[in-house]
Amino acid sequence: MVYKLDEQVGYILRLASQRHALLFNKHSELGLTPTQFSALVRVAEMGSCSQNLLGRRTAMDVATIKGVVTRLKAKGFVQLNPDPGDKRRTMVSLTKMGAELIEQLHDFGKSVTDDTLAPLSASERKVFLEMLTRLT
Amino acid sequence: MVYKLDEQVGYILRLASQRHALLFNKHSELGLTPTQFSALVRVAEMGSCSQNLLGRRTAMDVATIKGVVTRLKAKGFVQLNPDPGDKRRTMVSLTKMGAELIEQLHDFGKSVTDDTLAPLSASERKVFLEMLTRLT
DNA sequence: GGCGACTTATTAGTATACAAACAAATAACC
DNA sequence: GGTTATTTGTTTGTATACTAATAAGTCGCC
Repeated sequence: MVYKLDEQVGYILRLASQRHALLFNKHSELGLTPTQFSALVRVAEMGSCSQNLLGRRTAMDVATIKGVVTRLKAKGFVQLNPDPGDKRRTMVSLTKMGAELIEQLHDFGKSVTDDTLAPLSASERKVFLEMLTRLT
Repeated sequence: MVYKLDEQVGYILRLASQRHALLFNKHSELGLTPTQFSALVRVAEMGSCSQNLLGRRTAMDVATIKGVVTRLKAKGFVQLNPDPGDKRRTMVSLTKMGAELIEQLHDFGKSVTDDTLAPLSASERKVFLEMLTRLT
């Protein structure tokens, strides 16, 4: 059987990710990247947590999460504080401005998910997401 | 309904891509990244073609494909030549070394695809790839 | 109580990925 | 034939993403 690049799951995954990023950026007046969005939503879920733990909970290594947190801080959405009980840790938490944004972020995220899955019917989406989740 | 990051298609796509990259790198004695692999396989499919066209056919913008081609050339898998009929173009083609590698690349690609899709049955794989393709 | 193992964070280096701006060459079109 | 538009390639800047090395703090355990 001939090898066709266009039928390989890795290649198609890359294309689908690209389309998702495009849809995300399309109607993003928030000035957040998909990665920053994930980290910010996760901070809201977890409350205050260490930078490295936030990275683990968003599947970013220590170098990546550092940059993401730096940029979220620069935009005023999160703040950094030392952990009184552990001098190694930098605790990340939402600023007031970040907290006020969360509901809007959720709505935004839902619409991006909806746009991305538009080519699939409701029942297909369920099956697809279940299978995709198994590939993580 | 509450917004759950872990159920959003964009986030799960990122996780699945990460796992695929991990599997790709795991048994890669070729020293190629997934992106370089895609470009190299595509060059083999297309024969000689311009750098920008190669980028379009592998879903990479002009800046990205330039870096990829540069690194493939440094590794000795492709060569660059001016197009006699169009002074703007840089034509990319396989070197002898690159051509000798292609069959091995195909086998390698198949096994990575297989590993990535391992959590799905044969019939599920078919359905999944069809749906994923629709999201590109 | 102290030593080795682990955790946390930073930094440097490499590789995608995309936008924007630019120069040179070619194509389109009147 | 000449002007405009398009295509090709390069460069710069920003943002993931991962590896590896390093330093500092904490924990496990005897």
